[in-house]
Amino acid sequence: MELEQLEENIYQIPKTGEMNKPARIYANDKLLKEIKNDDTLQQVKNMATLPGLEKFSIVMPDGHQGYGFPIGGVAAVNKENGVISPGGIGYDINCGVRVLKTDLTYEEIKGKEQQLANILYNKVPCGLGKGGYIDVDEDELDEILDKGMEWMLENDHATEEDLKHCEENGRLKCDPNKVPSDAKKRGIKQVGSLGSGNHFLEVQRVENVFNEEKAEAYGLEEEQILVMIHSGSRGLGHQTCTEYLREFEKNYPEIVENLPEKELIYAPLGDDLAQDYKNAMFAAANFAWANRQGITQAVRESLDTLFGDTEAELVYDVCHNIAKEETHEVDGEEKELLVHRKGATRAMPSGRPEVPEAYSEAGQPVLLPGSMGTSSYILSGGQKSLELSFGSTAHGAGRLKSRTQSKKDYRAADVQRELKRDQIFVKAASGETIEEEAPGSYKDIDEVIKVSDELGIGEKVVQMRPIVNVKG
DNA sequence: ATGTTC
Repeated sequence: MELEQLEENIYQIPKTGEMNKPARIYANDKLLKEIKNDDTLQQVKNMATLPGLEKFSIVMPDGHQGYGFPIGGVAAVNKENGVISPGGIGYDINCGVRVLKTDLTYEEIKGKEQQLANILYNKVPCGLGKGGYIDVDEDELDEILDKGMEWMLENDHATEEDLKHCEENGRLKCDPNKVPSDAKKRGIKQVGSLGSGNHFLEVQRVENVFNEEKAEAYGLEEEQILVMIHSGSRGLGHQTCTEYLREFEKNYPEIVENLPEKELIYAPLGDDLAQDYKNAMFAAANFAWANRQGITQAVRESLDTLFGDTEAELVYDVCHNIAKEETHEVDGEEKELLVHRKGATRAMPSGRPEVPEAYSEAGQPVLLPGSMGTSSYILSGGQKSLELSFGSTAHGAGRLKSRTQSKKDYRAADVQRELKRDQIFVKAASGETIEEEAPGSYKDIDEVIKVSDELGIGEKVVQMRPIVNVKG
């Protein structure tokens, strides 16, 4: 495949054939080599054929092959002749990350790691089919789909400060009636549940501060204990995606036929089906925010139980699987766009309306988890992200090996023992998950962060080190 | 990612 280097960390596949625009890869040599190991480049090239695409299709430094779009894919389309593609959002609608800052220091939890792992594991429903922390009936679920975090606030599961520190204040305007009934059936018992796979709950310690000013704005300092939550819309989002994919395929046979790959299926934004999916997707996003809020409440209860009266305030909550309506400058003109981010995190710099008031100077916190054996980072949205990536950066380390390969290469007990040697305590519902998520299955997060920072799309603020990791 | 191959 033809690939030209434009400048450091920026590669481009020129526009040829069916492509509407060029395709871009943001990576350094090491990550690019890994990206070349699967179909990611072909997929980012396929993305460039989307109708209404603006500027270029993009894959982030943590990119790897996915369903239709690669994970790490960003595609912005205009409202006039653009499309919406479920493969550009992902099965786990509003899969995302939130970080809580506590008033605890590492000194205070040292020696109690195992206890902490146990209590979190017992309090937060982990794995598949374990129920939710918050019980809701059908009417309440409909309200959650409509109001997201606002419902949590009204029902004493959230504070006003929580809402202020959440992307979109935890609510996107939508029509919850567009969520399939089978999706609701799955979601009703999953409000406040972690799930499985790469989802986790991690107690971390702030190890390095790179930008004192921004760290202070985010309320972070060295040795402070943070809690990172990575989860999404569970079975509800999955079912929603599945059913709309089926509808899209049924309704657009002529589109399917002309696609470079069937999984790239989309609907023209002007069509009712596109709007129905958008409404359902936004409702699932609201559900995911309520879900992460439910987990937050379980974490707060766990910390209070073990350490007495503690504070655990939301720093930020940001999704990395969603399409958003945003205004961006293209060729000197402000345009209304739909920005697909699939395994890519919004990273808005100061001055943008999306940035919460508390962070208007520092820019939006960007939360990037590493693997369970490596660092995670908090970045700030960089000015260059508007020019290079429609206000986006990577979403984490990114997989290096498939789940199947990982299960062949690792034994759960060995992984767990090695991590414990590094003072990282892992508690999981299933050994298979530990194997799938072994640190060796992931790319080097430090390299991903380096590319983001050097490009100026997301800039380093703090680095965290894992202490306790709880997963499905 | 997922009541993990409705």
